[in-house]
Amino acid sequence: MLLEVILSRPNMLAAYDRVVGNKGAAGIDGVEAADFQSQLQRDWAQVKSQLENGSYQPNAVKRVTIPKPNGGERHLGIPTYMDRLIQQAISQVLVQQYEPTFSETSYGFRNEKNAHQAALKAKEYINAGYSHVVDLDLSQFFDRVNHDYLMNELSRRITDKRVLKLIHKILRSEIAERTNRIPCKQGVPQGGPLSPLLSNIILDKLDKELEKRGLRYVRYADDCSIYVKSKRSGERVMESITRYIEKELKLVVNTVKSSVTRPWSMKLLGFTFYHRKGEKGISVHRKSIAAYKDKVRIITCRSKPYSMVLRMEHMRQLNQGWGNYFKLSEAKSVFEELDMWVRSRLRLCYWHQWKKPRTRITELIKLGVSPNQAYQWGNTRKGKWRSVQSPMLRRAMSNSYLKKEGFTSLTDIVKPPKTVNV
DNA sequence: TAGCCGTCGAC
RNA sequence: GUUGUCGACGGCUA
Repeated sequence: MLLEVILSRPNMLAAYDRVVGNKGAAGIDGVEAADFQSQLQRDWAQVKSQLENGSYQPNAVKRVTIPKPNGGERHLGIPTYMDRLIQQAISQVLVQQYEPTFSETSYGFRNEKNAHQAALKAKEYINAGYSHVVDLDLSQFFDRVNHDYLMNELSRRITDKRVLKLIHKILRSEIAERTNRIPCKQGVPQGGPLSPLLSNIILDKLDKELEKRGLRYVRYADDCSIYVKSKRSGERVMESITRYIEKELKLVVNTVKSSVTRPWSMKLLGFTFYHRKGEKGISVHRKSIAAYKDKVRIITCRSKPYSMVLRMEHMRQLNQGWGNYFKLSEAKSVFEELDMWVRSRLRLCYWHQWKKPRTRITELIKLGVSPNQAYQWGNTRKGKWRSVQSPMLRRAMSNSYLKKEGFTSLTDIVKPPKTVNV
């Protein structure tokens, strides 16, 4: 019954569009987005019948290790395109069933909810006098999910045994490292389309427990903070909730990174809170500001052969992403100071290049700008950066020019660009 | 209003 | 060697 809904044509088509549209890397079988359609045409009839009679076995997931910003490592499990399609199809159906029953103050991976709202909710609690925070950190949450617990939880709401068995097989699918294959005893694959939903299904139990105890909290994926009125009650809550998580949910609380603190010394989704001279408000955490500054430094690095046009395009990209982020900040002085800093760096950059306008003009012409306009843009001394935002120029830049320079997006220049070691 | 594409952020 | 979900913004087309 439920399986038929999952395998219905409109659902599968929607899942296909999503999976291909993501243009993600290939799984263990090496099938890319471009090859996937032909693979599907060849194998889908067989895979579908295997799914229907319960004999389908998911492929192993590809293990990729990426560094975390704070120094640690993060393991990704990349399923094949076929498995991503199946997981996406399951996810689309299960979301409809589960989403309405999730808690109001859970914000991660939820439709029509974002980090913005979570931070505002936290602020609301703090202004209501709940000015001590229990900051819970679950260590390697995705990797430590207990399969038995999760399956048991799923079987309460999903009656179709075939779907349950399929999900169980997806959870247990092997992890392929360079040479060997390891069976998966616990955890959900970080990188599977179904994983975010599964994480919310597990931690929804935590939400319901916190609500039962009448506590104020905000949760974003595995990042959970509880708001209380005193340090004493905070420590009591920390104690009992840690016990609950470890005994009932079979997860591990990172006791080193979890703590009972004040709002102004915590980092919540890139934000923080301040309380100075009776003024309470929300601000951007210094680590986020530092990250922003690092990116600006790279964009405005004068020693790099990096054209002013491209610098401005990257600044625009960066700001459109961070604009919203900073918009919530009520600490105006911090924002203005940062703005001044960026402007001064850009001005320095521009002056450096301004010495040779001719090269700038030819550069613009090479990008496909008409000579008239290139002369106009290239010769202006200041204040003309905004005029570079024409559709034609942007198209020229995002395709040929950026590829020729060796980077395709901002994230590529932040990371060291293509080191070839032999 | 719908669709397509691109970029950024949180986890 | 970089996946996934969600959100936001920008562009284009009818």
